[in-house]
Amino acid sequence: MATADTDTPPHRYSAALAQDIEMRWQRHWDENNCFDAPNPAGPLADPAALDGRPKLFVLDMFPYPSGAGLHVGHPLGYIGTDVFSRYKRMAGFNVCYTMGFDAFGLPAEQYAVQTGTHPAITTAANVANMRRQLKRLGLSHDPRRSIDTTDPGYYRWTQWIFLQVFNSWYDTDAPARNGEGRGRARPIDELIAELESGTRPTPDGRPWATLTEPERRVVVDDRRLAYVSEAPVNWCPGLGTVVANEEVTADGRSDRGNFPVFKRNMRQWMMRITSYADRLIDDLDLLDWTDAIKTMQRNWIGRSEGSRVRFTSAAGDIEVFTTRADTLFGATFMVLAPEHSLVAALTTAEQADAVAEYRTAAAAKKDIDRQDATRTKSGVFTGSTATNPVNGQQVPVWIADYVLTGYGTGAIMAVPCGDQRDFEFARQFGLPVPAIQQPPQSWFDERSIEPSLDTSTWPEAFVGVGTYVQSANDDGLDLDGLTSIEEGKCRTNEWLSARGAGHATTNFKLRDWLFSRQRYWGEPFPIVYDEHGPIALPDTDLPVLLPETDSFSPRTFDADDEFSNPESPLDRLDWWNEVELDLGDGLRTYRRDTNVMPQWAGSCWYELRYLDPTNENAFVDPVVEEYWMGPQADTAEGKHHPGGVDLYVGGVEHAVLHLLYSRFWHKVLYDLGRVSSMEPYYRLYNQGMILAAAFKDEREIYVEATEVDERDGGFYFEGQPVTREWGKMGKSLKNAVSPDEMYDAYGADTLRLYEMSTGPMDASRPWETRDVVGMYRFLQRLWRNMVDEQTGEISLGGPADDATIRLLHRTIDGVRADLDNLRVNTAISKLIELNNHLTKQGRCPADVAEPLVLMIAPLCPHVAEELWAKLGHTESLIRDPFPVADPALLVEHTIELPVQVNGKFRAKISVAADAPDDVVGAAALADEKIQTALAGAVPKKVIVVRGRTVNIVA
RNA sequence: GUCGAAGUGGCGGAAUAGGUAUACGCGCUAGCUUGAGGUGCUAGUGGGAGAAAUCCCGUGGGGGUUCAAGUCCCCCCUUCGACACCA
Repeated sequence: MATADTDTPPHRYSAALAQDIEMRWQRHWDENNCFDAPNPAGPLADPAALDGRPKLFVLDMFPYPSGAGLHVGHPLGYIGTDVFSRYKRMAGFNVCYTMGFDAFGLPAEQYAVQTGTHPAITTAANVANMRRQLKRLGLSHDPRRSIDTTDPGYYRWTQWIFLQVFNSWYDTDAPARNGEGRGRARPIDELIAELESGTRPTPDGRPWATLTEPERRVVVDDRRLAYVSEAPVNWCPGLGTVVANEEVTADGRSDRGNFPVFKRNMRQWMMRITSYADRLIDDLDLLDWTDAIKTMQRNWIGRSEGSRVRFTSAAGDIEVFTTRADTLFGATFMVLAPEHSLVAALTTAEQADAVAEYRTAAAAKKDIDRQDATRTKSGVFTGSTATNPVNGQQVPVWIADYVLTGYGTGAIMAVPCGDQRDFEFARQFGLPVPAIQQPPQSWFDERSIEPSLDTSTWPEAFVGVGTYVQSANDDGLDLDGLTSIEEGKCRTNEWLSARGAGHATTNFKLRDWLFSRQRYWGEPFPIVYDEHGPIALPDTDLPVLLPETDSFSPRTFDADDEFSNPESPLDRLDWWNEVELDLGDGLRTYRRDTNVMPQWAGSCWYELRYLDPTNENAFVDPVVEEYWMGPQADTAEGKHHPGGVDLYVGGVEHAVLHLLYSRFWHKVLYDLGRVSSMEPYYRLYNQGMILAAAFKDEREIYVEATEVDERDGGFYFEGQPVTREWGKMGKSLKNAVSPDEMYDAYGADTLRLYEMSTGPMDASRPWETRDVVGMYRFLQRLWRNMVDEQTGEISLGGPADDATIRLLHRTIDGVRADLDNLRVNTAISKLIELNNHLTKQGRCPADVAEPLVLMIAPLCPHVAEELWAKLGHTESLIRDPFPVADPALLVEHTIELPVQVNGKFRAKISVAADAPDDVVGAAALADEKIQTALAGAVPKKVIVVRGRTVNIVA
């Protein structure tokens, strides 16, 4: 630890000096509003300051203001965006860069339940503490733009956007707003107008005029993008609330709290995100995101192209979804999910007991058990058959729990010869397995069996591409002899459509978004109910303030009490939820909606509010939105730029939830003409995580990581051996390191450099406190090269020699390229190399000092400002131009070339940079070491790679 | 199981377009400074052989392409992440 004592020079760059410098410059930036970014219009407008500068919108995923405050793992991304923002500001950009807080959510509410402290009070205190910690890092945020999702001035617009969604419907036939393709959200009034005029029929065909008012309400409400629905939801008694599919873990428990979750039918708010499924997938192509994240979103939405096929039965038509309609001739049985609505009607008397028993058993199973693919197939015959449309065969109908209600139609046709699960099922229950494709010879060879269409000899289903056999009927469908699956599907679909037995379709895994929560600390819905259903409150009634109470928790139940019913904290507030309003037909009593919105709501649009945070007339001024987020020039590949934030940095953990919901809201706003951008986040960058060592004792309990000693390759806590693992920093692993400790020991500039230097931004890396000193030493050497440690005065050397100037320009060139591509770690190593070169010379040459300080500035802004001032400048350097390399100084006259003999490095030669290949080759051959290495052998070939190497083949 | 990302010194990591593997930092070793420790500074530091010059081996493993492979191709192993009976 660096403590100044008697023999330390008075003006050494010590932790104390660093802190002094940092506090002074942070105050200076604050008092002079240095990071205010002007808008083109509205309260933050300063059109003159825009001055033709290109815009850049840099965004961090905003944090939840946790009571524990920041640890050093949090700011990795923030430091990265700050370095980038500062660099771009110096490169002439108008940079919008700020920070807000996603402050609704469970922890503050649970804390309130325990202590009685109102969540608003806890939240305000936590936000203040996090603001202090972030400011101490020297982040160049525009403080005017900061928002907090719990501020009524903010959530008023969250409620307003909800009403936009509520008051919209999705018209699949309307031309897209950008003119490409069809489908867009339209105002609900336009739907009502079409129904009234009769241009659009009512669902059951009765004229609109003959419908009663309640009937009309139902027709319209059924089309809204936000709707109340009796739908299967995830009920979590332990939390006392429902949760979204996305918040349920793979083993059927709640993401928060880890309580069991049950599928139940309940009336809840839903958002029709499925209407946007195609666009949410297709528009990923327009975005500059990593393929990993795009793949995760695609998989989540889960689009699959296939067909719906109707099998007729005595109990009614059974519709199945299949991606392989071409295999219909091999479909020898059907399997329905145990919950399928036709099961009761299909079940015969003899099978009734078995079916009932199976259904009960399936219902009792947790999702986790039903999803175990390795267990043997189970199932029960219903006793009925259905008719295969292509060949009229009667196929038995079974139920089995491997067929899921929530996917497709909850029923499948089973093609045992071509699907491994169906194959196993058929084998187990002795069902026929006719072959419909001739597998190639190699398939049989690999399994060491004789080629045969007798599937009883097959060890498994054939899933490859083969020639169709036994796939024809006498009604015009004949696939025999075909080898193309595409062609097979296509012909089958045509045949099915022509006979009304099926059609091509697209199926999605994505479900509509469950949008209500039975909790307190969230945005209330701007909705009241009359006896017929929900009614939107007018804009003038916004915000609907969260009512005061001292009872914050929903009623929770025994975690396993599946049949309990939700009761939100707002339900109990009769004074609040009974309300007298005049909504157009006189003063009447209504009931308020007592749900609150999920935490995702506030984060679905915060980037837009950053742009125009004080606007009281709109969520964002369209002129301001278009300036910062509007589409830019087409990309190099000729793709249209969809608009959006220029750089969005955050962790992968939001790859599906936040990013999907946010894109959905943004697209609705786009369709309604409220924003000019089609997508919220044009470029997404996922930063890695900082991991820290955590230690467990023999009882598997975590011990305080700072108290663990390492010796002889082992780890010990209070003398007892402990085991090490790497994990996310935090309270639970007892391994958090606070940035405040680092400020005290080294200062913020050292912490910033350390976090940036340990690896590329997108990589996770372990935190090592003992490594931090390396960057501290670098700053000390940098300081000493320019400042006299005894007097504190600037002290530079004479003009730089040629080699130093050339190194400087190479450094400028490299640092620019690195920072442009967020390769901050290698930018730092180049700056250290330059500084190490200067250290060998004793002093920093006078003509190197300024460019060096400017290059350091985005990384460690405080020490850079201090040195800049010492160099005689009276203004802050935050808008001084970043140095530009002189191309002439990047070209070397003489270069050193490695020479290889048979691919092995043997010698270095020095040649003129522009020497022709034959001269370089001759010089290589003439080298003494090369002659030795050749040992008299005659070179067969001399390969000269310009400016790179010479290889002699002997 | 499927999909995705990644395996380079004791550690974190460098290596534009296939062209000197290990930049930069930590740690370690030696020396200077100091009463001592720390800080600071200087030099060295992939492994093996050798007094040295130098030589051999080295980017998870095995093959291949090439004058030349950490980088490209094929197979395998390991780690991490996501999804998971998706019809």
